[in-house]
Amino acid sequence: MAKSSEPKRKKRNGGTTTSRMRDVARKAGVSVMTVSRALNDPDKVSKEMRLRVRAVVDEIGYVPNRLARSLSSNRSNVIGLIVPSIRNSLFAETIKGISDVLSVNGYHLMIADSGPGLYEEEEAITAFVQQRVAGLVLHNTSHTAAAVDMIAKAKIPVIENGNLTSRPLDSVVSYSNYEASRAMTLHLARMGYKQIAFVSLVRRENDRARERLRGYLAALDELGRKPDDALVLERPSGFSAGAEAVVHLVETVPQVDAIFFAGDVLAVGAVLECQRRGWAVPGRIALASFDDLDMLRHVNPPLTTIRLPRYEIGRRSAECLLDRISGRATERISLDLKFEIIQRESA
Amino acid sequence: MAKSSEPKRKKRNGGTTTSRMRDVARKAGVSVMTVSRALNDPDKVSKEMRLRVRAVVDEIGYVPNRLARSLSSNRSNVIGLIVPSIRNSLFAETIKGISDVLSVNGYHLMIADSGPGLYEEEEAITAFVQQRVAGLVLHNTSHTAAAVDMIAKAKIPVIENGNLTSRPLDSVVSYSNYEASRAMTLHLARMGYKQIAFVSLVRRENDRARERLRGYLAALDELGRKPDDALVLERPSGFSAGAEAVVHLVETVPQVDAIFFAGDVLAVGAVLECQRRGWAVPGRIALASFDDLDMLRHVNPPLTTIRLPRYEIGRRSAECLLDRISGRATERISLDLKFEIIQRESA
DNA sequence: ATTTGTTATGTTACGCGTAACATGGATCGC
DNA sequence: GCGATCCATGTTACGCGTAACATAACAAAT
Repeated sequence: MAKSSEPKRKKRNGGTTTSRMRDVARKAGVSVMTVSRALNDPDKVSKEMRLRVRAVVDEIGYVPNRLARSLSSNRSNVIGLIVPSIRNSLFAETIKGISDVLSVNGYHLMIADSGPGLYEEEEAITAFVQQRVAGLVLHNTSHTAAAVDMIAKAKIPVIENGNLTSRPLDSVVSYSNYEASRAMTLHLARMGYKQIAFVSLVRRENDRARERLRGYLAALDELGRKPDDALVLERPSGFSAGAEAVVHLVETVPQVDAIFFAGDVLAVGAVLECQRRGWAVPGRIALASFDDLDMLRHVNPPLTTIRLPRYEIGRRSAECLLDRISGRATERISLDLKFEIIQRESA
Repeated sequence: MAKSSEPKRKKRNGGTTTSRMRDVARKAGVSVMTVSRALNDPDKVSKEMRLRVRAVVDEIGYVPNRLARSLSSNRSNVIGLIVPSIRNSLFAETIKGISDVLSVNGYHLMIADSGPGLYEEEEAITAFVQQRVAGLVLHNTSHTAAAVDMIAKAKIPVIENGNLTSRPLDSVVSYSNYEASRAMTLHLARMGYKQIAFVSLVRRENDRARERLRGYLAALDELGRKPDDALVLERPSGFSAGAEAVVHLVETVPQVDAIFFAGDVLAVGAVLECQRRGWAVPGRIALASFDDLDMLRHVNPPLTTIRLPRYEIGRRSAECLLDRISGRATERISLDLKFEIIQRESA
């Protein structure tokens, strides 16, 4: 029989309050510890006790406080994800992959949109460390020094998944942007295209975009071709930018016979523009894309592209993170989920 | 001078540990309360104290523990969002809107993908209540009884934003799916189309889809036209479904002269299919869509559609939620952000 | 000089749980 | 029959902060 010198609660805004584990304990006539065990570690209490506690929980509608649990046990069930742009539909698959794994395991996902900047990413990381997330998934593979420090000090497991970087912060689950870009360039060359243009995304603060350009240039080099500045553009993501780029290239460099768009939806914008102008694809100009967006298969002609295992990246990232968190795995890993060239009619 | 009968820490896994406010306090030779104030309420401490504390914080790399803060102050800085499908790009804008507002205000976003089911939504809500989120944003406007109870008991402010429901749980920030659908149907009729087909999304457990169908039927009624079962289809979201639907309608109901696709990307799939088949749009068949996806403007011909204020819905939802949380606003609101019919060439 | 504030800081008591250890009784071995 | 074990439950001491109240020091008011 506990003495239960009930502490009066602190402040608490208004009238009724959420019920606490203590309320359940009192009502069931047991200690809070027993309630805690009945809910979280049912094997440690007798069957009738389990039922008694459960009954009270249902009766008063007790909802356990995870914040308190996390604080006390020094273990959180939240994973933080930072993406450069939540608007970009390409992240949706990865998020879904992460989310699916987490929810089965009782974890939750917190998402921050950092924008393209490294400093903003640092701010998002700070926020997550403050929330004491159990793990982090970052899309970027370059970070501010302060961010790196903070993560190291907090000893939070991290998965990077935007690029198969050779110097990961911790573990990496991704594919090689360099290799994918190189492979597509070689593929186009093998198909007989002689003047392959490359439309990059904005490379500033975007290591993925830089890697893709590097892959393209490496391929040209292997082919014994000289890179031509006029054949390399840099454009922001978007349909309009793609449309504008194809027009620009065809009109200023007439000998161009293929364009490899190394980023989102640019190629779709381009193919639609060709359609409008009556330019045959691939007759006049061949087009290739870098992504596995559903849309690419449906435009006319369907676009040759690189399929990236986005869902799988999310899934494996989350699994890997949970393994690290639970201690099932202690080693850093570098997981290459590869890519696949999808040959369609546009090139 | 505090006596500081230092408690030995509980368990804590391994060697080094994250630093605590107490460590900062000791090093600065002050009480933890002073540190807390220096960090969270700088005006309450002297300038030199502020600097001294800040210096120690930087020196030892102290990162405040938000979990502890939330637990102690009984106030969380996390908002929960539940969407039926994170994959659906239409949520991206809304998420961005929410996220933008939250981050300026020091709040964070936790996202759950509930899938289409109501029970899954309830589970997500439970999880969020357990995390003691400060507020909730739900896309669904119908919920299980248990979910409604739980939210009421927890007294968490909620914004629903998938439809301007007349019986909101709490507040609602949205547009009327019914009115939008009705308006487009009337618009098509005004343009002279006589046989307007309607392609719905799957209506089961989707009140938005049901409202849209209701709007279509209401418009027909106003026009004195009889609904024709052959002109109403139900399809899952996707390009292929749209393509299939247009073919099905044109081939089985030859007199159809317009199709209103009341859901995502269906219309895009349809217009691309028409292109492939050489069906003139709108000559043979007019097409209209329900959404403001960027893509719709770029296909050939550009699609007539309904622009929905998705970003704005996110922004206003978050603002409204923060107002409620901070106590700046106490009343439930119902905010209609309207919609706009965008007349393009497809109808 | 005494009262009354004001400002800067400290002290105490929680928030709501869990880890670690303690305890009382039933069970087991020989 | 008696210590060793096990099982179910209780007790205590935190996790890491903040609210509320207390106090010291010094300024302003009467």
